[in-house]
Amino acid sequence: MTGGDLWTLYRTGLAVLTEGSLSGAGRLLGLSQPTVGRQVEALEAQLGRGRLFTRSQRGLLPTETMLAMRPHLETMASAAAAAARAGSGGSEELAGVVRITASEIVGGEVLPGLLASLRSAHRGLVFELSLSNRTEDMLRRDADIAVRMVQPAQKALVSRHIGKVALDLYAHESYARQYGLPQSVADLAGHALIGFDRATPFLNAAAQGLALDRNLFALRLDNDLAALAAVRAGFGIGPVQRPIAARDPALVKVLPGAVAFELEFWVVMHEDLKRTRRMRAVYDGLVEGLTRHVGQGKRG
Amino acid sequence: MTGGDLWTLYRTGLAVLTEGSLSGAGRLLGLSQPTVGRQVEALEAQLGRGRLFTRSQRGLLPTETMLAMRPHLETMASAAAAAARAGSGGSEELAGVVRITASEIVGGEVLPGLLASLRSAHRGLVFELSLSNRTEDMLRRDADIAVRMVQPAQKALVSRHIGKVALDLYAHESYARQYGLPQSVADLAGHALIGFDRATPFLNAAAQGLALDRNLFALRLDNDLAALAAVRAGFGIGPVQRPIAARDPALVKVLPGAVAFELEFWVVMHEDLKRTRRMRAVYDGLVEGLTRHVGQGKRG
DNA sequence: TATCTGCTATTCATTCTTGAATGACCGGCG
DNA sequence: CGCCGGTCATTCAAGAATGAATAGCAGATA
Repeated sequence: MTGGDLWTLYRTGLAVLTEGSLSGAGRLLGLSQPTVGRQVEALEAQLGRGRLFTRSQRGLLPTETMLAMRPHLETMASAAAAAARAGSGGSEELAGVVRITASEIVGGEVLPGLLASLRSAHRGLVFELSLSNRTEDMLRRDADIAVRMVQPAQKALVSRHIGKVALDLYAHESYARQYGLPQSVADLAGHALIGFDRATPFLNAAAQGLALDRNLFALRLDNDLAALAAVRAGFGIGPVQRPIAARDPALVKVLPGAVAFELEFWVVMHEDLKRTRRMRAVYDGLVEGLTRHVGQGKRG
Repeated sequence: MTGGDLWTLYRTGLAVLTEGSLSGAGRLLGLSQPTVGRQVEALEAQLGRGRLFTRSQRGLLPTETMLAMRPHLETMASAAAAAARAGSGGSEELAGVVRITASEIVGGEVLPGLLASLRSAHRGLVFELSLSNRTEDMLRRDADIAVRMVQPAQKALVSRHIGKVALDLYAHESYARQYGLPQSVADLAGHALIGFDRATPFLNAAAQGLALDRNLFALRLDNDLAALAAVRAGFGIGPVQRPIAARDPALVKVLPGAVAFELEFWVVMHEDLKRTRRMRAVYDGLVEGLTRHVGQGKRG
């Protein structure tokens, strides 16, 4: 009978829940299948509410009780990962892992340069990037620092408003040569528009300034970086952040001034991390670098 | 060398941090002191950043790195406790532990009656009460349900606005007989006022309606229930929530209408718990009972 | 100064957990 | 139909973590 160490049992319970089988959880945790099985039994015994999983030959299906525990166990896992990052580097030295979440565009186009210079200044820094357009839960510590498009509501977070970045429609000059450029918003209907498959901050912002029908787009992507690549490749016309477009002289602005939407930029960090030197350094570096980046859009 | 189960090591690390010694942590966890010592060593080895504690003959002092990990480990602990509560009762049955946080006054004067009727309806319910005036962190799952005086800002929480409760000054009739009652706000200076030692929601609210000097009070308490008891015992004049005063005919209102401040009532629960039946039942029960309670103040 | 209490570090026998191997079961596929 | 890949359950030997006991140290107390 496995003893009273509930935290271990929670960890394997969560692994079984996410993997769906004892064997899978074992592979994930580096344990054997019998061990995982015993620990699940032990967890069930500890809680005393009967089975947490319904066993089948094709895996384990969670019971209602287990599902009720799930969010808490996920919180534990996030906190454990955060603790590992916090402990991986001394808080004195400027070394260790920093996990950053940002949108795909920012992570692919803006951050690499910034992080490179941060790392050249502080060799011990190691970065993890989590790129997605949904805003991850900073309070659950899925990331240490976030670059956001919306102001954070929670007050356990320290945040810095960087500024606004304008989005304009751009096309590659090769496209412009071949097809010409629209002269009015109505002209857009005859062109190859590149848009987004599902709701994104871009689309939300765009919908305010312009009545954009999803069916208008000749290419719909759920990947912002690929969409940007499509614009650069001359496929068609799509929205690009002005500072990013400014770096590529082959990109020409389409209908300048006719469509204008803006994105806010925020850098967000959990209050607890303020005193950890490397977190602070990265935070400050991001604030400075993004401020510079946003500024480049002004004259672009 | 203790193996790779980090979660266990985190748990004992946190215990050592809070207890300040290996022996103390051992007592807390039900482990022996050598075991705790070995696990701390193992944790230090895993993180690879040198010692997490500076050993001394009088205990272990956390190092900066350990302090950086602390908030994450506490989050883990809170989540573990929440998971235990979630798993302690099936989510189907109306049984299991529900942890509620509220102010001292609400917990001492209002909740007992409400919880009693809830429990008579559902025998399997077990309640934990955490009474304090600081608002605990619901996002860290220190409690399942909170009765609050302020609107929650986080959107991961479901909340229900109950209404306002008026605070008035009251005195026991025995006090009134002996000393008489003030006829004006200026008269208050000559009376025995019961107030609060440190800033509380009451004092904050009071400070807005009336210029109250802390030095005016003849009895300062950091315990709201004791303050209420002092009013009931005839020590002097103090603020009492109207619905609570209404239940005791021996309490007489002082300077009716002259001083009037109000408290908001909110019931708050984490989004994740919405579908757990017993949480939902307690939440609904609290909403209903508190609404009734607040209503009693209206005609009081 | 001597004593007492609390702490950490170390040792060693014990206990407990673990993993490899095996058997059994189910579903998909040739 | 029979085989294969996947799963869980069970057994048993090996290994690892554990606890009791001991020694040593520092500070408080008389």
